[in-house]
Amino acid sequence: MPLKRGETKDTAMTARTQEIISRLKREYPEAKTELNWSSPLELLVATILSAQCTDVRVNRVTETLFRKYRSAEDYAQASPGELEEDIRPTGFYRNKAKAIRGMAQAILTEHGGEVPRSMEELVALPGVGRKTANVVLGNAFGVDEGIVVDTHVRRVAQRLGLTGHSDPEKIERDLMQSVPREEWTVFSHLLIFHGRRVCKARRPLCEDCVLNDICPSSLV
DNA sequence: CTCCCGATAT
DNA sequence: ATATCAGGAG
Repeated sequence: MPLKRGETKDTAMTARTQEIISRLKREYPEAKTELNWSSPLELLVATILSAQCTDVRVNRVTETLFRKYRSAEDYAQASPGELEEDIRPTGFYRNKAKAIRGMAQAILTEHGGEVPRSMEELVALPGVGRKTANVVLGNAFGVDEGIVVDTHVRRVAQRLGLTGHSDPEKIERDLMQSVPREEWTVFSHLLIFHGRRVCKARRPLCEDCVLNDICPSSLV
């Protein structure tokens, strides 16, 4: 996409990103989180469980988990071994169980049992980084505080040339500069949907990609 | 940087 | 057999 007269490189970048967003919205009008949840606490737990694990398997585990654990107090008081068994199929189950218990205890002692609504408070919770905090802020609280950079967003953003970095925080800063703030949350969902269905890690389906004519990595 | 870790797709 | 999956902590 050539620069127009008087157009800065920065606004050109935004225009290209807008074209990407426009096409992906047409392709995935239903794009949203595929984790099942019905409260901020449930989304927080599901997102912690989703590390290196498919959403389908997380949902399989939480279907029963959320019936058994209904409050931060339930997780905080859970026996460590029992909670580990309850989440085992999601992998990393010892780390995740410890994170969930520690997170729940911190929510009880420091936030009155309610999931906090700020980035600073969320990332201070055990097992919660920027990615998980952005998921909760964007989806449970409707706040566009940042952009979720997971394995799909990283891969798709790199292939599209939207960032030259591999560090998630640097990628997030690049994306926040070119994506309008009110689109931050939906942008993450669009890249994640596209990453799962077309721009896959192993064998990307470039011939079926609606962005292949504006993608520097296209194989078509 | 390494470690954590089970389940599924290729 | 091996890569990959809504990462985070040490």
